[in-house]
Amino acid sequence: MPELPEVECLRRSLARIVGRRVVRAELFRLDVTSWIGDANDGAAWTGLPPGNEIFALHRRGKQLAIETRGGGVLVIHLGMSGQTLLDSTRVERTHTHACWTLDDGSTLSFRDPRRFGGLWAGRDIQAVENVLWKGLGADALNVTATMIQSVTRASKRAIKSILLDQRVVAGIGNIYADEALFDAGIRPTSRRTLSDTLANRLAASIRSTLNAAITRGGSTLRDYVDASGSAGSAQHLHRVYGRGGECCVSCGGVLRQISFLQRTTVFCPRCQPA
DNA sequence: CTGGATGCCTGGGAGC
DNA sequence: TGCTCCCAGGCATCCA
Repeated sequence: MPELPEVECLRRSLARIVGRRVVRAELFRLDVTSWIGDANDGAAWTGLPPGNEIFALHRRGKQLAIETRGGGVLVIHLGMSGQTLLDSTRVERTHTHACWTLDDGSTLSFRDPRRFGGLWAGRDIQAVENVLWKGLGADALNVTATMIQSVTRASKRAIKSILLDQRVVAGIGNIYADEALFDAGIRPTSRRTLSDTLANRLAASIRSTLNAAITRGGSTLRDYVDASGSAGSAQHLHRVYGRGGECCVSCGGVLRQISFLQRTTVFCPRCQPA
């Protein structure tokens, strides 16, 4: 569920760890951890090597990278239910898979009940970009009409399938795909090549939908909270997601909910013509 | 090249 | 109240 806006809000809420030195790394579940490329030098997996100073927070699509000075980058993917918490006051220790203590006494922890997410350790940010993020498309905040239009021209894939493909554009999941397509007036199942007008409209819809969600702190449907444990309120902006059978905010017609691409898809039959 | 089906995983909600 | 069932979906993988 955490998509680009939620991960971006998480990134921003972690700003105060920049400049902090890692004191201790504790791992409770090794099976959520991986190495990037040849990063495994035989030492134990720590994600953030103790002794290193955190100096940058990067995001690409739905993935967050915490870079330390002198090498050692931790990449976090929240999957469906992941949380990255700073100084969590909640006693909730269940499903916490890793924890790092910083030199100001604060703790950074990663929880993920469903374990669809994970942690990756890389040598440096170049390794992350060249290996882990190599296949990812442009970040969805920077999507252009051309990027989408060229794919619709080259294939007959449904537009929603294209938007969900992280290799084309990184950061869009089921919620914002439906929201952006509604905003652009395009049916999710459409397989037509997008005209210049529609491609421009869709690119603008994606950017504005994501930015609006970021402004509201992301969408919290159940699990998402930022590093301080605060929920977002962007779910109140949703116009189609989770509203199947309800009235279209634009035309008043009934929103249709279908199963498409093994996902729940909601659209307005009138505002998003086939 | 496609999409469909499946599995991973847990918590929450519905239904009985 | 408590049980079972189903569903949510990001992503990898195999299959048609």
